[in-house]
Order: sequence, then structure tokens, then C-alpha cells
Amino acid sequence: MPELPEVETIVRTLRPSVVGRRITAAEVRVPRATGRPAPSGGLLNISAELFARSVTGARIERVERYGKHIVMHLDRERPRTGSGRIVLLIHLGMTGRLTCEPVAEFARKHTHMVLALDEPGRWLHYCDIRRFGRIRLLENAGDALGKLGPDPMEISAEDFVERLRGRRTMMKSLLLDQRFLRGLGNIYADESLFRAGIHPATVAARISRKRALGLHQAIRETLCEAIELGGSSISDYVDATGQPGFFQINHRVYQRTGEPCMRCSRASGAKIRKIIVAGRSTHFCTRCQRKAG
DNA sequence: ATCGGTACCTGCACGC
DNA sequence: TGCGTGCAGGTACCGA
Repeated sequence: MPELPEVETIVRTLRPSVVGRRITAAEVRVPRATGRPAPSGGLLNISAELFARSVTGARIERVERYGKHIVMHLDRERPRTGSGRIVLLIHLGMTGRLTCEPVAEFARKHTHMVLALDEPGRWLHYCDIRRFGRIRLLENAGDALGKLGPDPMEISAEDFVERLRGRRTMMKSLLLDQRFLRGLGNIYADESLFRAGIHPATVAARISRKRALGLHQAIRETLCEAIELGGSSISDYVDATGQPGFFQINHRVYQRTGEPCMRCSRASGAKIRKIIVAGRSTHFCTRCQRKAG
């Protein structure tokens, strides 16, 4: 579910309910959601009990998006060890949800964690059907986040062009690579490449400067419009208040296989095709998206 | 550096 | 009705 626009929307709708609040209790049902000592670093490696003990009593100072990660900065008043500052790092995987609910009960079948807040009738629920999501408690988020590339909404056009230089991989693979840019996923990679008129299998280094600049712009526009509509709800995604997004209405290629191209079909009859690139289904118009630089 | 394959999970749509 | 298959917004790890 959650790519940059969805995570951004979740963070924006979460802030009013949680920032400044204190966590008064925590219950974790699926240890794997917080467990699995990650070699990628920093995990306080941790049982469900220790996790609950560590966050209970902490105040939620800030909530930010970093790529597809939700970063919650917590402050503990009298920590047993270390400084009081810890970071709750949440990645929603494919089907993760983070919502504020008026009940404490694990109402959904796949709710794995509930945090009670010091506000009557307000509980933070984490639910993840496929369990690809991860919750980590870190003393320093840098280890986990440092490898990620620039934010696609913030990178300058010149820096973007520069980062494409010498890359021999296909454009679709590159856009999905979180070390290249942080936050794009399958939907927005396909939608951005369509808007830029670039074939997803184009070798990155062969794209002309002009088209690279066009892609930089297309990515920003696609993400901005998606955020304005609260993200794309395909099956699971809702924001922190439980509302779906509406950008799926404006998808031009994603999951439109066999349908007419919205840009060129009137003249050509071209249809959207689906191929596999980088192991992911990839949607594009054979007429509007050419490989030539 | 880059690729393909596999693994991790559940649910759903589909064909038979 | 049930059963098998393939597919789904993500990432990590392996060997080539």
C-alpha cells in the first residue's frame, strides 16, 4: 500500500492526534512485528515485553515521514539507560495501517500493536495483514535511514540529473531503489514514467538531459497531486483517521492494462501494456513511452 | 554494479 | 462448493 504520498498523508493526519501525547500503555501481539534482530542496524533487539516497557511513559515529541518510513520521536523522562530520546520507526510494508481508534480492543484480525495515549478515547493501532511491515525502536535512526537516497520532493533538478549519470540499470529499477530516491514505489514509478514519456526499461544513463529534467518534474507533479488527494487506495490503504485516498481515480497507467491510453488512444488506439521489470509488474503506453533518449 | 531468484505473509479473484 | 494458481502498494539476501 504505502508509498510516499500515502505515508505523508498518514503522518499529516496522525500528528493532530498524537503529538504531545504520552504513551500510557502498550501491547504487542505479534513479536515478529517488533522483533527479528535486523542486521541493518540499531534495533534495540527486543521482546514484546521490553518494547512495551520502553515506550510506556514516553511522550511523542514529533512525527515525520522519511521516505516510506514513519518516524516518531519519543522522549522518556527517566530512562534506565542512555538518553531519554528514542525513535519509533515504522515501515508499513504492503498492507500496514496506522490508525487512531476510539477503542483499545484489537478489533481487526491483524492488529499487532496498540498504544494507549493519555487522552480519553484515543488509541493508536498498528495492523498489518501480510506482516511485511516492521516496527523498530532505535536510539539513533541514522543507522537505519542513512542509506536512503534524497527525498524526491526535495531533490533539485540538477542533483537529479547528476544522480542518473553512469547508471546502467533500467529506469524502473532505479526509481524503485530507495538508495536512489526514497519514497517511490510501484504505482508512482509507473505513473511518473508515463507522464515523462519514458519507457520503463530505458537504461538510465542513456536518457537525455532534457528528458531527465522532464522526469524530475513529472515525479514532483505526480507526488504532489497524489498527496492532495490523500494517496491511492487500491485495497487496504487508509489514513490515520481511517479515510481512503482518491488518487487512484487519476492513475493513467497503473492497473489499466488493456485499457486505452488516456493521452494518445484517440488518434492511435494504443492500449496500456503490462510487462515485468525488476520483478515488478510495470504498466506503460508503447506509443507514448519510447526508449530513445 | 546489476540481475534474477527466493523468501517473507495473507487474502482475493479466477478458472475448473 | 471447493481447490489450485497467480497475483498484490515492499524489502532483504543470495549467488552469478
